[in-house]
Amino acid sequence: MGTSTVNNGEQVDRQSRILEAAMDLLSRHGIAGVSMRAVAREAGVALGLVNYYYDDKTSLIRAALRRVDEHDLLLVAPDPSAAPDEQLRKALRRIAGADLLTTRYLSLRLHLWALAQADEDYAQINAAAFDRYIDGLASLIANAQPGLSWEECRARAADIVVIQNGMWLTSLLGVDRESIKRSISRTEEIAFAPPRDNANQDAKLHAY
Amino acid sequence: MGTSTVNNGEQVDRQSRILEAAMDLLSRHGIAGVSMRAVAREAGVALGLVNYYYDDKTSLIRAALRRVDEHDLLLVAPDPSAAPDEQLRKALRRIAGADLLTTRYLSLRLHLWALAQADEDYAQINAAAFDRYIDGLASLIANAQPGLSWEECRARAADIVVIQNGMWLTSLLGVDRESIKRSISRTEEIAFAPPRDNANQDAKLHAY
DNA sequence: TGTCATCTTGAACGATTGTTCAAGAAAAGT
DNA sequence: ACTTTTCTTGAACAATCGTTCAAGATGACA
Repeated sequence: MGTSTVNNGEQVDRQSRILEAAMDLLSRHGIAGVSMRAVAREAGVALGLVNYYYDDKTSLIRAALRRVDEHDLLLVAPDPSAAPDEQLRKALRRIAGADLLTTRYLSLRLHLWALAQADEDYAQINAAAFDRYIDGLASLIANAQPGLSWEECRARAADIVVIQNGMWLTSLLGVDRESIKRSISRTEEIAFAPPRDNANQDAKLHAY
Repeated sequence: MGTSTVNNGEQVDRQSRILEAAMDLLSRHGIAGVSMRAVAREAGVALGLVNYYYDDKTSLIRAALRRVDEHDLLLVAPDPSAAPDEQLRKALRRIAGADLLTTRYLSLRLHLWALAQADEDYAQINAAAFDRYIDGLASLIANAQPGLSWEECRARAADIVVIQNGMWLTSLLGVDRESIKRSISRTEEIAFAPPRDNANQDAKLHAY
């Protein structure tokens, strides 16, 4: 593994290997660990090549951010092969899937959020993806529960996202898996709750 | 504001002004914006003084981390002047307080989490504080609901923390305040729920 | 083969980083 | 008054950073 251009099947496409390396470093060591040289070393390419495919360091990070956002959107993508309520249930349970709850992914998400908080440019990309995610989730709810208004679907999606973000974040801190499972069913309760009386709109529920 | 040693009332204690400056920069520009020179400039002191009070950059960040953790613990501190269930309710509602939901605090928390994820040293401090927070919350629950076992209190505290972390995180992304209010009452429902039948221990609740 | 566009390399640049340190100012102790 | 400790400064150091660029390698097409 050194100078050859086509070694195994995945040796090609250095550009995506560079992006992968950047995401790897970001998830493991934070933004401080993502230097152009470290990315090049991790990807097994020369320093100049990183700047060849990505003009800036910021555009490299931007690409990583877009990649993760794209991945997140797939979680709430419609799946025509399943019934509406099954689509919704699957989407909600995917959050606790083994591929999602890996430290690599969660840590990557956390660092990207932190970057978005510090940089206006990243923040806009992030906010747009966040909106689309809520929209996707609200659509799944609308399909599964035709009796709900669109605003009610958006509101439920927002509530669910709060819990999902909490699960993602808290998983990194090492909360036990039982709590995650209970949180998952809590999102299902929100999603599948019957339409409520509109007169009693404030959030207080009196009985449990 | 220049060479004087005692200007206004808060001119003294340069050490804590340095720490404050570091936390300010961290919350606004992330870890990349926290250089020793930037901290010195923000605090209005010379560069060398930062290294005089804090040996390392890491020990400066560590001090900031401990400070925030300390602040978080106060949120679940017992308050002898109120009834147990009122203590619990107040603690749960404090999360949505105006001082907590500021961008400055939330962003600071987020960046510290990200740092803890990248650095083993910070991670331990963070994990310990997280444990103490859950313990404090579980104690409030135990006092308000004497019929619950300690494990049940810990479990409920863990579930509540998931939602609270979700609120903190999602607030930064700009979720609407109505969703926050609903999430708050969701934490209250968890905390004040009557003891459940122990035989049915898995998380599925059949009716809403 | 020769020509061209694309890909890849690593040296080099200036800027910024964390840290050290000699020197001095301020305060406290005698 | 003098001595000693504590606080404060900014210059200096080596290291690393992001970026640029001339040069070469590779592949496509004639």
